[in-house]
Amino acid sequence: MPVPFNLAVELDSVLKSAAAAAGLDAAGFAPEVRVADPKHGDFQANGVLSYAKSRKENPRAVAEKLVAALPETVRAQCDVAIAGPGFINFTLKPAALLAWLRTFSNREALTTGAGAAHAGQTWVIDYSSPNTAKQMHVGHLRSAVIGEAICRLLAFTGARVIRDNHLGDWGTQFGKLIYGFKRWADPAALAADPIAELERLYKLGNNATPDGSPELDEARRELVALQNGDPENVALWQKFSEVSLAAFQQIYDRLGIRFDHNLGESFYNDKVERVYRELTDTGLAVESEGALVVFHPEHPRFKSQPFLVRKGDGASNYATTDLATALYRTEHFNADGIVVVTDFRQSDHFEQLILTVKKWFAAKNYRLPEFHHVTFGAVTGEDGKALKTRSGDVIKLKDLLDEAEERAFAIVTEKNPELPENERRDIARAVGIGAVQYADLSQNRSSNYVFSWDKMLALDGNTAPYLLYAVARIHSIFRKAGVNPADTSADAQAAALETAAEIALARKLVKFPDAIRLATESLRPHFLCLYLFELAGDYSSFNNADKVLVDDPAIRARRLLLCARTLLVLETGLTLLGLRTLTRM
RNA sequence: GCGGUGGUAGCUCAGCCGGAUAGAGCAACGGUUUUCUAAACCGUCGGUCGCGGGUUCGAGUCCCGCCCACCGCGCCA
Repeated sequence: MPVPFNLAVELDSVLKSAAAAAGLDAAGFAPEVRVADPKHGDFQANGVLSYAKSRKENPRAVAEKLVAALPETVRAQCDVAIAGPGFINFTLKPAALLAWLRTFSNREALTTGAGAAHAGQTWVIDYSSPNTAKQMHVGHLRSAVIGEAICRLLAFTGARVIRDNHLGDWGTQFGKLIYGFKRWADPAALAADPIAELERLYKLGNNATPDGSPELDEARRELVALQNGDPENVALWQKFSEVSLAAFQQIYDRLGIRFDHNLGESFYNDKVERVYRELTDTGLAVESEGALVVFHPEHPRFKSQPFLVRKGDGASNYATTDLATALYRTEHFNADGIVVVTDFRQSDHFEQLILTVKKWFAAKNYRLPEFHHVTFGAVTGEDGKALKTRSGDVIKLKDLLDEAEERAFAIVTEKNPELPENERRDIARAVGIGAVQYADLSQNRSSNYVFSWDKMLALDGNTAPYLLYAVARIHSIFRKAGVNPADTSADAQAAALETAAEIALARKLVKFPDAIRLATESLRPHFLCLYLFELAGDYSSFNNADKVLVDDPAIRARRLLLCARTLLVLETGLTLLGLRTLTRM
């Protein structure tokens, strides 16, 4: 019998069969297998409690019947015990742990095992999505980091992932920018740092066009000219987009991000008429105070708080383009799932959007993809307020990443002064950027998080340096042994796991699939972070308790096997989070 | 006013459909290295899970009320 990837899922289905064999009402029985507290076992089934309760039976008696009906193959692999009011605990035997570790021996095997979850599905992920002609700042960090991790998790679990950067590249601000550009553009500054110059020109344009002024009318005429296809303004707008994307890509390169599409708001310009028409035809949208709006009468708030899909002046807004975008992703990409990653302040908007899409698609008989708004809290300084520079300015993302690398470089230089500078620079890039990414990902994304250089760069605790250090130490052992960690040819010599630290590590390793499942189902990468942190802790304990490179070939082989799999899982997991791992630090 | 998110150890946070004696890290205190990276490991101390009710075999988790913080709520995105 092949070794299953996710043992919890396997036990769940085994218990369902056992329920039928034991004469239980199998259709009404959910085993509820989950990862157990290690002191009780590896996995625990709690389902008999609610089953027995609803049928007024004795839960322990039900559990005993169920356990008696378990196939011999399960008993061969696990110790099974009934505990407390009727929990069923499964503790894997060392031989079963070893069998799993031998089976899932490389990235391909893990990918194949995990790939069943979203096999054959297409998911469109909308993240980062900055405004063109503006620099990315600290507020753009979380969407990019969380979005990329979600992309990688979905791809790992079998989905075809389409990364779409939904740029803010349209709207009234371009009239003011063109107005400023035509008057004050500095060619030298434009060549040196185009985005900074565009930002300066926008500010000049904005300041020069106060409400009610003839200058504002002029800026509006520039916008109308752009929208009507005036060649000069269109060329300028295209230039703004090009230099913006080039600048964004410099940030994305450092974060390991590469988009498949940059379909910004402008792309949907010619697609909004259909939205108006279909929402009106289906009766979903109505005129209100001169605008076209959608109410949701069944909703406590949106029955009176409108979703405004066309402004009173006839222009579209972001609700319109977001509706057009949802349709395009469904029809053109054939999406099974759509994920939009933005901060929590847009929750109302996306709740209204999703409600509207559901009704609209149902009325038109369009296939409805899963639609998730992945929200995240604010990044704050240690005072709990929005993160700013000392002078109170917005922190540019480029400066933040630079500082991360500089701080990491100082630490590497202090710890390992003998390494050549270019290697210390390379380590500092991986550790510094990784620290920023990991700090963002390791916390439940719903809450705000406090940005602290000292905490994210610490070598203790749930941090990127701690995990990267564990990886580097394992590589160090293989260097000393003169063995390639990917080489599995000596695995057969591995004796059964024996010491407490070996077994604890192996028991943690086999739970990787559950961490992937949790993180992916909930679109919350922190579940994977927590798992990797615990795994690194178990590895460090093992590393401290048991010497790997001992003379006894059987012991050496099994410990090298454990090291190799720990390395595999840590590197796979960190890669899924978007981090780059190191062989030395 | 309506709604969203949060409130768990001194600090920063986990706690997956309700499950066993609520867990980590930091800080504090005490240990461990002739050793594969001590950037490590082990231990001790630390809790009225915001407050009050309720549901039940069982509540940090679900329901009701209240308090506090942040955020959103008609033509910005």
